[in-house]
Amino acid sequence: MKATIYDIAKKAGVSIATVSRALGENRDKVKPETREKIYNICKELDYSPNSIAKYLAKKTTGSIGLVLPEIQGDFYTEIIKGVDEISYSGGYNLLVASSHSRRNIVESILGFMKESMVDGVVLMIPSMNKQIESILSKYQIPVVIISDMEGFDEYDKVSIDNYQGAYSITEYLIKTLGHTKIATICGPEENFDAQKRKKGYIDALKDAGLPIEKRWIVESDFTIKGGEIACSRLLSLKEKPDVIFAANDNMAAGCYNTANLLGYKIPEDLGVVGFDHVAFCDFLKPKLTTVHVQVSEIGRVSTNLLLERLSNKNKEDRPPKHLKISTGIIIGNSVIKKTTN
Amino acid sequence: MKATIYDIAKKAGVSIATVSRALGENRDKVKPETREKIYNICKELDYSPNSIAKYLAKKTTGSIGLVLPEIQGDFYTEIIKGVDEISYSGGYNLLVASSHSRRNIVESILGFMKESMVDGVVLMIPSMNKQIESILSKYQIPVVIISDMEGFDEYDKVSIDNYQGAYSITEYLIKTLGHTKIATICGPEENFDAQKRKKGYIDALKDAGLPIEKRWIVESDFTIKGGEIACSRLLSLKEKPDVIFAANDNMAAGCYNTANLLGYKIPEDLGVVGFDHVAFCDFLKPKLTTVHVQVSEIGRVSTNLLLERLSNKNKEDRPPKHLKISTGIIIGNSVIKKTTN
DNA sequence: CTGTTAGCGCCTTCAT
DNA sequence: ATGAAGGCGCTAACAG
Repeated sequence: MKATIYDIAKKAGVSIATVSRALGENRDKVKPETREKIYNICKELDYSPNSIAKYLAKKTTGSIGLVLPEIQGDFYTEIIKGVDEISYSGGYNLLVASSHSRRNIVESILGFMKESMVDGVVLMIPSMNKQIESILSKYQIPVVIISDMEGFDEYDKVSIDNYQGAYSITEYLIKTLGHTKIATICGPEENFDAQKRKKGYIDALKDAGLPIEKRWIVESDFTIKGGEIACSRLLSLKEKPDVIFAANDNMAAGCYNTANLLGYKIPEDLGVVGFDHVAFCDFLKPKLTTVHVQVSEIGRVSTNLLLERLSNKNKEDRPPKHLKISTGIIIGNSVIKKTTN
Repeated sequence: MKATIYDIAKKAGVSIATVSRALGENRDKVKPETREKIYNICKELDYSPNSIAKYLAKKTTGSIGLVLPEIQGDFYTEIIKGVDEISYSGGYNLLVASSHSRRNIVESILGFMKESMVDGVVLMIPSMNKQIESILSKYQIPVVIISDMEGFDEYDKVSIDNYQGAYSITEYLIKTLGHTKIATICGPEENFDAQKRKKGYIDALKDAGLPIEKRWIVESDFTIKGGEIACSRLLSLKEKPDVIFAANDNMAAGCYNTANLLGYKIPEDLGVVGFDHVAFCDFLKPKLTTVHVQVSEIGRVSTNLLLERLSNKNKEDRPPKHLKISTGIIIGNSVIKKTTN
């Protein structure tokens, strides 16, 4: 059986209150000698306080929850990693729950909230969900949202700067490479990242004085297959684009496949750029030009915000922060400079 | 303030014991009417039991811990996913701790164990660590080990069948494709997976009556860079191999890079096969022939074993199980049939 | 079928 | 500087 505070107290000839003090915040209110004695006995008995009991008494759990829409691909690994690192340094344990066939995002949140499992949660919301808002307002624990959505402004929010990333790479195609015939394959309409990326694309064209061709904006689903289909759609247009901006790398890879299949050479016959800079980009031939995202930074930043809130719990709250993680462009060989024909 | 069991009891005009019963294992020992009444009040007050308190009273936490050596790449995502799915279906929360710059594997384990945070742990051990054994034996909670190591036989162990995978793909190179000059790039010596893969390679050669060339066995570190260096080493030999079996896909990708750089064409001048079947394999040109591993299955299987143990806690223990997840070969275009010269 | 009561292990006033 | 005692919210005998 594991040693409890009583064992230590008895062996040290003091009361449990003293042991508790010697080990907690107010070490200094215990006479150095008895403190020392207690430490030694703790070591001897390999004692450490039972967190469950501690947290029951203190009304905090010492854990934070991370709610993910899914766990797939290294994007989520990076998020988890970032959150894990920071929560650890803050002395918190990390509980992870993701949606899958048997659990949706709402259940994940409720699981943490209702049962008081965590002191705060980092919540990733990829697309609209009405229930979430009412749930969050009902339970009063700190929440940081990872999402590029509008609304929820009373919460801390963190996301990559989808808009800026899309705008930049489109602008790069136009200004640096001289392209004018640029199509895009968007992500799912309800997905916030997809929305922002589309907007960045459109605004970059507008700002450059280029027309927005509806036929050159096709919606897809962020998968490779989806990219393949969308690409063949674009290539079958009478007026074909010279470059395709795929809203993520998966779909860009899909474009590679389709181009390959139909006999278009990248970058000569068709340029392709992506978004995310996932691991396989460097293995595509030719190397994909894409938008680089520091994913683990999202995890780190959001967790820092959460810990900030948690440590401030009683004091007056600071106003919510809304942060964007900036992006960069990775130049590959998947687009060439537009030749004046 | 959140409702407690007392609020429900008061409002229902019963004792807290009855409420507790109505909500717990022995629902049936409560009169249906009062049970119904209690349910309604719970809903009305949006009550759910505080897990922390519950677990203090029951001496179990309702959580399991997952200890990872690192979180990087989609290998770990798949593990987490598998564990998450199963632990959820078993009604357990999932705590994740991975090693990183500020925390090693031992600290991760101790974090869970000492503070009684979890009822059991899934522990991934990629390489030898002496401390682990003594720690595990000290704390008596169920542990399932994910590792292809020898020893620790008193614990449930799960791993992919590294040996079989390596043996099979080597045998495939020999018997199906007719190769005889096969080199290998191993992973780190202390890594268990690497050890088994090397052994599989060696035994397949032996069983086919082929000699083991020391020069054709080079150790590396499972990284792309490492694969590049090892490959150039092999290609600089006077007696060059025809095919390289890289012990993971990263290193296989490194071989692609080096081959490319030095002017060798894959598969004509050099064959390459890998291990793991990570996402980018399908994007390599030519497509990589590699060993497929069902990673999420590892997570699922090991968690199932853990839950099995947890549900049996008081009854007599079953003997430990040691399971291997079988592998398969993904045929790409990175090796050709040996032409009889 | 239901209520009473004693913990679970720790923290935290309130006294001393 | 230390001890005694009352919770935290819930479960689990033990009575009735």
